[in-house]
Amino acid sequence: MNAPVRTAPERSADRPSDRPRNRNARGEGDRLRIELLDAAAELIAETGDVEKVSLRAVANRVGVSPTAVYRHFDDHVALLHDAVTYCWGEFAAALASTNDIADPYERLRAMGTAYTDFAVEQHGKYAVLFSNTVDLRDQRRDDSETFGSDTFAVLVELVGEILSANGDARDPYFVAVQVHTWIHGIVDLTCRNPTMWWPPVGELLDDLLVRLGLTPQPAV
Amino acid sequence: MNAPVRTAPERSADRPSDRPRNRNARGEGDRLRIELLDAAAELIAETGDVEKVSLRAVANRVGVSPTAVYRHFDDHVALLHDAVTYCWGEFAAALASTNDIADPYERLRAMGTAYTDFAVEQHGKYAVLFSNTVDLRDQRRDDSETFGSDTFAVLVELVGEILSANGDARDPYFVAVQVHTWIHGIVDLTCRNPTMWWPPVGELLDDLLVRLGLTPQPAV
DNA sequence: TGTACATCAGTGAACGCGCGTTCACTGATGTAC
DNA sequence: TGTACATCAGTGAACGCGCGTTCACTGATGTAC
Repeated sequence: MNAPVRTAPERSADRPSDRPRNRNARGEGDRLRIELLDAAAELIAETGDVEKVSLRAVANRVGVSPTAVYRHFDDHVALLHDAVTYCWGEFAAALASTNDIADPYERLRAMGTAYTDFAVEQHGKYAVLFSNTVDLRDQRRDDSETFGSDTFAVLVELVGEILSANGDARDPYFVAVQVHTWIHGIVDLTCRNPTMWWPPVGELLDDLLVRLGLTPQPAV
Repeated sequence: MNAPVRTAPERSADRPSDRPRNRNARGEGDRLRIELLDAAAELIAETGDVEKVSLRAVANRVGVSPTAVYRHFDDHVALLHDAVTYCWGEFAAALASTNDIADPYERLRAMGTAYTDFAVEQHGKYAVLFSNTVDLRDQRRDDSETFGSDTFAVLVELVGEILSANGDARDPYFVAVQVHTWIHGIVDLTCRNPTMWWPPVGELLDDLLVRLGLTPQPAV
């Protein structure tokens, strides 16, 4: 005879999580700051929307009371702002892993793969990078905006390199916009509509470079 | 001497709005249903995220108590589900306005403009169409999914028509995916990052069709 | 070596808010006799 | 033509929840004397 099935009670976002947590020692309180940013990034990855990440949920994920957050961040918005910047750092690092490839054609292709891999595997984090919601924007001169334009500047330069190698007179900025919009569309649509059938991302990426004339061109 | 400035009090989502509202007469209660869907679509357009549209906010926008919603929809999710379908209807209608253009090249170009116009002008509604969030999905056989594939099927057919006219052997489905992902990337990125400088959407659209070989080709 | 004290890293209770949902109700209007 | 009644289109109060934020506090740990 079975006892009636009892579903585990949903844990409220306020109850402390199971994670064991030892209070940080005297000079090491800043460790909590990193733990909070990690937890916030996790929750961003899960929800894909920074506005759905509550301060209490972040605190709970770390195993700390909501009030403890205020020791490290001014308020909820400041926490989210820093968490988004944190995600930008991860994304930029993923792209920078291709920095040591000398051949520009190979490097662009590798950057494309690094981009789509990050966007697909960590789609929540990726989605947050290019969604300027929240009043995160008007916090004084924004880190994440800097991150964004720096990353794009790298792409413009790389595209420029390839265009001159190909003797192609097109504007590198315009072509870089084409590369970025297309790649973004590919990862965004495929991730949002997984039920539809999509060609493999790698195949789309290959043809993207061909169509945009960013592969080695035969000498004329 | 000026009296101290008083900001107008924020209206709570629960207080009835100013809109005058006469109770519907005996057989005409269904009018409220349409009004609720209209209001929900408005709120979707404003927030760009269906999960941020609360039942109470919709009711308030119409000038009705939250409980009145339950006369027409099972619950909050059912309301949102129908509201998204409603938005799909508007989008499909915008695209269908190009149906009577005979020349396939012109028609594809016009569809592109209709697509980007809708996506830019009604970005909130557009954003919701391709974001399969909420448990809206697993409501029995989904209207909005049908809407989506029907719309895409039209694109595949049109692309196929152009490819054969051009004597081009590529797979129409693959090329249609390329068209859609790229256009989506263009409108999504430009709308999300309005602070960055972007080339005009029309220009991007023109070159997209050239790059994808969907313009009239010179006979070989 | 012992002890008072300041600092640090947090906790716990409480607040007012908007939320989805329920329940019992109200009051106008069409219909049956 | 008059009246009782069913139906319709809603309202209003209440519930429990998670939220951001505040306030007063606690208890361990390093430091000064």
